[in-house]
Amino acid sequence: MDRRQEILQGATKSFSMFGYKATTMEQVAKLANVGKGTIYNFFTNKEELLQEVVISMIRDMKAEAEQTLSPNASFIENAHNGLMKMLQFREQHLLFAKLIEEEKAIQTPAVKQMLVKIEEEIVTFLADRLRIGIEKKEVRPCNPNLVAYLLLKSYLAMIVDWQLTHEEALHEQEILELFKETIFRGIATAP
Amino acid sequence: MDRRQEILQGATKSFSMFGYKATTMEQVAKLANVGKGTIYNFFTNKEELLQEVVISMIRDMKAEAEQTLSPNASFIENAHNGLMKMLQFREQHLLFAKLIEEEKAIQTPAVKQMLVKIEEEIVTFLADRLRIGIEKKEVRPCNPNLVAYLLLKSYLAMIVDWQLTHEEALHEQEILELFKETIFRGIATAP
DNA sequence: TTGTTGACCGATATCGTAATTTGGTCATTT
DNA sequence: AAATGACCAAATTACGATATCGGTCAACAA
Repeated sequence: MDRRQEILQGATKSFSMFGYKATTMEQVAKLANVGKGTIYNFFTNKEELLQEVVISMIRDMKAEAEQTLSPNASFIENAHNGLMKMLQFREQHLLFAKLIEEEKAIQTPAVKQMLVKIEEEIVTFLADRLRIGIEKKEVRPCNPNLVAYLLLKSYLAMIVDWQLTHEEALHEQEILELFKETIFRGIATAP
Repeated sequence: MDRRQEILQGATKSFSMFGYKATTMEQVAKLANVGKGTIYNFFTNKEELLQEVVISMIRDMKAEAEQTLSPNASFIENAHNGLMKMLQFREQHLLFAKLIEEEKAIQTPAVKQMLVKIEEEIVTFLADRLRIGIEKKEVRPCNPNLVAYLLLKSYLAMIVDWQLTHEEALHEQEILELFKETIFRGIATAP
């Protein structure tokens, strides 16, 4: 069995459940069924371990998103499906959500750095898709980076922030509908 | 002279300068030139005193926003101007800024509650404007509360969050353009 | 009688310190 | 050559003594 992979899985689990600060290296070692020292054969320290976990999560997310995108489908359809996919795998974002929560409560530099990295990666991904859409004349000309940023922040607002001030979370359908009726319609070329 | 008003003014000054937690009732009493006991003849406790101060601030904010609204201007222009005014209030109004700062550093329940209330007020204000727009057929039928929430969060993202990860702030023109090209076009009825 | 006040009280916050935990190392084991 | 857990310094927490603060109320003033 791949020890490095075991450690990454254990770390992901612990970071998702307890956050960065409350995760101890011993905890990770236990979850990965290895000795604590073994972790340091693969990762230089706790901070780098978080980095690797985050990089791995980003890779998964991108693969997942990429899978739902079809070159034939229209931009709106792809946007719809991509968003839907992201919404359906909300629990997978547990790590992301936990890091955001931790960043709000206590400012951990390592965590803040990771959140910035995740944000950059997602914005870049979205901006690339937007550029393709613009080339295909499916999306109106616009500043792809700005719009990508707007999309990400809006998405997070509805998924994360909403729950903080409202009793129950929004349903997938509601969020999807909202985006279709606002941003998606706004940036799509008229049919 | 109106003792209640004196107390409110002293409280506003102290909350603005030191925040909620670091404000002592004795401090307020001194600033208002009354004995500490007198405060409790008008306000049941410190928390309610903050509430009253915030309510008074919200009234000012609404008045200011209302002032920028023109019956002649389009919905989009009014929405943008009104929202901008409210958000600029954050920096202009010392109390507002201080509460946000305090909430970020230490989670004081009373402060969090007040910030939620302010958010609610803004969303309600926007939702009302949206309903009027829908009646006037300037805005497509939609869920006004959801769209209002989306608008507020989006504006906050571009004005506040953007600066945290980017060198320089966005210009007001850029923000206006972005929203015109996205959400506003999405919710506006076709011309 | 009505409104004001500051000394007073219990609860909470602050601070210094002892005790514990944790990230990271490394001699020993496998 | 890789894995491990006892070990250490550094950081965190637990805790108790001390100080501060929100809120009360008997005394006082108008």
